[in-house]
Amino acid sequence: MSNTLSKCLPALTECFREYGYEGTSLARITAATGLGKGSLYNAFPEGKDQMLAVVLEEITLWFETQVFAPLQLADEPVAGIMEMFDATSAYFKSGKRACLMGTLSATQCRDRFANHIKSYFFQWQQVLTDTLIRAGWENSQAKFFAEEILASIQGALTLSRALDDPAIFDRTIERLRHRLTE
Amino acid sequence: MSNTLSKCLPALTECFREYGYEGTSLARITAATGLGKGSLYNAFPEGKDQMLAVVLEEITLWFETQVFAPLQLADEPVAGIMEMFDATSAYFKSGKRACLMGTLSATQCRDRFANHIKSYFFQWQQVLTDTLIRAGWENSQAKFFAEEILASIQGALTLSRALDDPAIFDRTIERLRHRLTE
DNA sequence: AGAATATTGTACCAATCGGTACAGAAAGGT
DNA sequence: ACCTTTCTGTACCGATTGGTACAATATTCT
Repeated sequence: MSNTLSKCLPALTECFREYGYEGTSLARITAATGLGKGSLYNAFPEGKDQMLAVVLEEITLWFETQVFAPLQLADEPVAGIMEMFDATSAYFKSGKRACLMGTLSATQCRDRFANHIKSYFFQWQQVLTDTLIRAGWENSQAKFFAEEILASIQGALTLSRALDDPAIFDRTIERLRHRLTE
Repeated sequence: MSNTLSKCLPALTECFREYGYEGTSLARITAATGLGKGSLYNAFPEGKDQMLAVVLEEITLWFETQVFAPLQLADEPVAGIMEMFDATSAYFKSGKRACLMGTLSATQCRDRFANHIKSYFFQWQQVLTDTLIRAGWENSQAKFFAEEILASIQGALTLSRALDDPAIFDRTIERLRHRLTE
């Protein structure tokens, strides 16, 4: 991956996260990244679509290495899930940062990136289910609790931003932690 | 309210719900509603902003009359909440339909409609909290469980659409129902 | 150094954006 | 019937959209 491309990825990611796909114009991208159109279309010959696609792949990669893998490799499954909550809470900045995958799911352009979105959530649920089973949960119970955890996180992000209250996100994570240990 | 305006509101609502604010162009609105620009700007002199504002007010009004009021007036609080789940599940078509308030919360244009969004979720949590208290829940427990219910619904909507699986939404509602009666 | 390659800024493009102007059609009141 | 008001279709506006062309500049390789 070229240096230019990897350097502009964070700014690009925050652009899409903050403004959505349609709301992120090339003008806004050039302003946020400091790169002209020449550079952008050199790095992303297929344009805006490719930019978002690369961003989504980068996000998935980050979660794979920073969240999913540690979860899977954890010696102590419950402690591993706790670390997952830590990483998740840090990543989403206690609900102040939206989830791009979740944001895209709502609108029409979801279809164009359905594979990225599905893969992200599917992997997360899968590895979380496995870890819950390792922690002693019955198979289908584990699957549904994993589903519940993911939905709670997504909903807490939405509600926190809607009511402009990060405490909602923090309380939700705390409740999930508590249910894991009771 | 004029006849023209009220007749085009459902189509307008689905437009914003499906494509988001930025993704909903006037061309798309004219196609969806069958109204020309002349008619549209006669009904909404302030343009797209006003269209979404009216749509949001209409949604809030619907929930006030169809969900919040019945909840508040229910003789049997638990039964009232069950009916809330029925209405919610029907409204969101088992997760196939996105929540416009939630969708808007994610992106930047949230700021412009923050009052509508906050009012919607705040009212919902408020009336749900009151009903839970009537059902015998301790005050702060009720508030947090109401918060948890709203977040779960929002998250289930997101996850259902992301994974293209309405069963996720249905299971989430079922779990919430169960927690109410145990 | 000098040639080949990769990168970048700028000018430009057609298409579409949200919005306006306005003439004519409907509708309503008298 | 008439006049007034409301409504609507169409042509048009400047601004912005995503994207391209290309010359000029860095960078890399020999």
